[in-house]
Amino acid sequence: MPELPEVETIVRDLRDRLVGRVIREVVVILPKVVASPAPEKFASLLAGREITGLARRGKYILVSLSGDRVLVIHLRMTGQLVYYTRPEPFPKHTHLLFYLDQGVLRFTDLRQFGRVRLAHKRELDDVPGLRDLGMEPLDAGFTEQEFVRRLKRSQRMVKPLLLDQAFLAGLGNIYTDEALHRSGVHPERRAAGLSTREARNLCRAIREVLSEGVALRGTSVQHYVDGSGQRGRFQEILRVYGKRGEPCPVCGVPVERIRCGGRSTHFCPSCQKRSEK
DNA sequence: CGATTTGTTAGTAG
DNA sequence: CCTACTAACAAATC
Repeated sequence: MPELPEVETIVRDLRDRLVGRVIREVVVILPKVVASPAPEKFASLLAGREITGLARRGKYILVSLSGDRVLVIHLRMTGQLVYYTRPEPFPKHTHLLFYLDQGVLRFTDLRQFGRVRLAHKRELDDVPGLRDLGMEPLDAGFTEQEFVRRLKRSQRMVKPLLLDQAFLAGLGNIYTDEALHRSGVHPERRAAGLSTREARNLCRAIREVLSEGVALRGTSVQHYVDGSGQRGRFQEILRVYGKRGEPCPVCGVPVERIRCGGRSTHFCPSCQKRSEK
């Protein structure tokens, strides 16, 4: 489940290996993972282009190419993007192969939810999903003030709000549960009902878990691997995600799991009260 | 063998 | 049109 730290790790890994490489040939094995243009056109438009840069926006991977084109990749739940220096036999669920002048970039996705699209650089802001993304929590321009202001404007429950990519870009189920626990906020609290102090704590906790996530190269609970196929280490310091029944590392009370906004949600009933402390 | 898992979007209700 | 919420998608794993 690649969230911001996982995507950031992949982008940094691949940047070192891919910038300056030239795409020789693209093989589309599962056409539906190519959102646009049509798979044949997608492949022919890519051949011969040089990779000039890699960037992240929310959970999107942006691969800049010569000729002002950009490859927009979203891994969704189980997508993987891994670079190999030599053409190894590719595993199950491999849907795209980018043969480069040196090495191969392989896109695999067990659940087939991930999507890849080739766009013009200037029409990037019109790409659905990318267009409506909210603030980048790790950007310098992201201020506590603005976060608190926007939080208090919403009547929604805080957890579904944090998962809304139009509100804040990059959080998923794991880091949201961890940030709420660290800031002592119950996931079902109404965003507007948080005190300023709680909202500020939440803001700091979000930045904290995301930075630590990046530092530990992501969370490998199930499928996530980085740009060279290695697992991350943030799962070693998870406090509540996937810990139902285990003692909260802060107070020892068993972690509970509920359904919130249709998502499984882990929290400590003692550290995260339903009403303001 | 049915329940569970998740990111996003399309759809509904108000 | 805006806000809040939910179903649907896919496929392996338990």
